[in-house]
Amino acid sequence: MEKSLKRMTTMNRMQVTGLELFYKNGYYNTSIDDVLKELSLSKGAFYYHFESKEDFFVQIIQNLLVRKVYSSLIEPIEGHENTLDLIINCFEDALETAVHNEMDYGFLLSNFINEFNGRNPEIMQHLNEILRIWEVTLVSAIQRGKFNGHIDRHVDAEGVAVYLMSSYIGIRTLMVETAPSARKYRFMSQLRQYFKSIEVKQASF
Amino acid sequence: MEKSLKRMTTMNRMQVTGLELFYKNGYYNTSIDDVLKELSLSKGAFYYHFESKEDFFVQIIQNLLVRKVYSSLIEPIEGHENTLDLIINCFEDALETAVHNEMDYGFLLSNFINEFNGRNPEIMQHLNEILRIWEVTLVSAIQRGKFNGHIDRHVDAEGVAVYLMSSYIGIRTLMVETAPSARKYRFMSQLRQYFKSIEVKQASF
DNA sequence: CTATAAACAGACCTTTTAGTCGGTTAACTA
DNA sequence: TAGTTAACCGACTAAAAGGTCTGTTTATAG
Repeated sequence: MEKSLKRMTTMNRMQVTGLELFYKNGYYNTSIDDVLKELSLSKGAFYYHFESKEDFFVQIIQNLLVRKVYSSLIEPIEGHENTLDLIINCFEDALETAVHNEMDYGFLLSNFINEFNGRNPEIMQHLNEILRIWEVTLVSAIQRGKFNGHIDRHVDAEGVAVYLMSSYIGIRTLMVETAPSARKYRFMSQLRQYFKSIEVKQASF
Repeated sequence: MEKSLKRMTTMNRMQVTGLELFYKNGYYNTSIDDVLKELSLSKGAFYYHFESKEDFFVQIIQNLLVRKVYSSLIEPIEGHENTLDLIINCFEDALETAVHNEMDYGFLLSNFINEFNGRNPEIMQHLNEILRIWEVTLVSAIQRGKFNGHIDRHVDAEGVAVYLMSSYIGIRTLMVETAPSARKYRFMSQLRQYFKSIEVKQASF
């Protein structure tokens, strides 16, 4: 298993470049040769390591995309502090990264979902699986917040999760090309406003 | 101008079919031949009426896409009743249409934005223009609501608009393939919750 | 009925693409 | 050092794509 270190290195280089280009130009609009050209590699090298373009992409999803989503959207909200603060900070950080990214083409995951939706069920399964994990993470975070007394007990955790995911997916699309920083700021303000309406009211002392 | 009735008929047929297929399969993944095959027409017919594939798509945007967005998202909120009700009903109707659409591939406009983003500035300009009109419409609707006493005067109209657009774009992506009806219901509930937090508080009588 | 132009057919060209395959180089093992 | 296999090269194929061009049909006007 350790014998194929060079193999793993090359495969990883290809996948990293592949993700970059697929993100930038789209899957169907990026050729294998585009990826290989970038790395000064040949067709032979590619098909030695991967079965097909689709297999290549599936491996990119499993190795790179999943991890990106995890580190930016899943893990940051798994703590045990105030749930709403965790989510706010998580979104804030993720959006700030997008603002400072010179080459921002929107939310990786939703971009690919849009591209493969209704066209490639195999790949859609993988992408939906990631969405599902995100949703579950959010739902359980909300429920923790309810138990911890930070969130009103009457709120529908599933509903909040769907609403949060929606707004995040959308703002990432809106932040491309048009005033990302300003839109991020406005978005975050309204998110806070929304959170006020679901947090527990400590009105009477 | 009236002399080319047949011309306009054929061009329209092509555009309608073109939009269907571009929506279904994506622009780069749909060939001119796909469109022509559907209509039993030939290459000659196509290039007699349109200069190029890109020109074809631009005309589709201007003739069909703009109107769809107008009729579903712009005009319904241009009335003078309670703004928040108008928006709720507008979103409700638009999402309900999506639920009942057998072939739903997400929000037309945002799908295309995702596809052309960073790849075709010319087309992106047209798409962003539509987004801008939507945003302006929402902003002025919010402001009407503030004047009419339905919405709290302190809310940031621009912020609300961005937040609404975000959530709508996102929910349309989420409603594809996974429990559209349930997600729509949850989304609308949370939207109402959010609206409660920005409508004017008539607490003291 | 005829001349003329609009509307369309379809073979063809060029480029691009995913994928194949026989051969070459590099690395490791005995 | 010889042999073996992993890693890679690059010419090739077949299909698909956007676009061109010549020719034919259909409608309209005089």
